[in-house]
Amino acid sequence: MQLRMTNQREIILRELRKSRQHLSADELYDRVKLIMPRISLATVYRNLEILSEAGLIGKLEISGRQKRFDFDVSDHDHIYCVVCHKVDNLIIERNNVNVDRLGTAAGYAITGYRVEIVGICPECQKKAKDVPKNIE
Amino acid sequence: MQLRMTNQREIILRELRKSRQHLSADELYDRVKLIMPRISLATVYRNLEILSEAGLIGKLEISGRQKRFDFDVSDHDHIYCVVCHKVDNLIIERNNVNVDRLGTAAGYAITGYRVEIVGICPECQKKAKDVPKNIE
DNA sequence: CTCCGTGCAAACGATTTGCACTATG
DNA sequence: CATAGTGCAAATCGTTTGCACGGAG
Repeated sequence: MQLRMTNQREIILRELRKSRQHLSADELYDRVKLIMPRISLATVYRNLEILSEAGLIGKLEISGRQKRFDFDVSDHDHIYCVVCHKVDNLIIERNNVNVDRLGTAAGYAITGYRVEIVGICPECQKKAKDVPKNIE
Repeated sequence: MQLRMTNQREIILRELRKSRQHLSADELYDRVKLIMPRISLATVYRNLEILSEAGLIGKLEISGRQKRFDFDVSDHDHIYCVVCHKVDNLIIERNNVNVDRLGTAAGYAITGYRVEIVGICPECQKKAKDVPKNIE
């Protein structure tokens, strides 16, 4: 199964890279539609899947939420904001995490691990100050 | 808002504990239905939410998948099988993970982190041997 | 007797799929 | 010109919600 570089695939890839953000399928769809108004959301989904399998983009599966896609394929971790759900990059010193020790438990063959850092982004911290604490 | 201990809530809690597994809402629904056939899936969802808020059970949000609920509220981590999606317990030596170092990046206020270990469970390793490698 | 909780069905958000058509290599 | 990719609509999956009724405290 060979990959064809269609117009829509090219634009999807270009717009994700241009954004320099971790967009969800529908956020990217909105951007791509401005350039190619007749594109379908299904095409965006299909291409994001294909592009991430091909290793051209990264796929982020944050617990319990919508998937997001990463323009940056290099090795790094992410932090996400519990308030606005934005995702940012984070460089973890991986030698702080001793994977081998985790290893043998329960007879599993460990194939990988993800560290998911959760926090509140600068913008949301600022907003939280403005609106004292009637949140919830 | 006080909690009432209804029959359905009691059975849901009991069956989850009895299972000693990390069940999803619909898996638990199937079990509870055997005892109380007219119970609705919505009731199971509502109660699992309430019980986990009350701290009587744990809620696991594994990346991109269905939520699972934990009979064991004590502090521990999880490992999940990429093949069958089963979840098992794992005790991580948390001092292997240096949270403070992760800290300041990007101006986020860090509220927590999850370590998600991914692997293949013993059963699936065994199956993989039997069916050589025509998978995919 | 007050409301929290229930069952049911419908609504929901994210994602996937079947189909006939289009266009890349 | 074969067949990967597209647009569209409908389907699916996990979960939530509105509503009228039922039962715990």
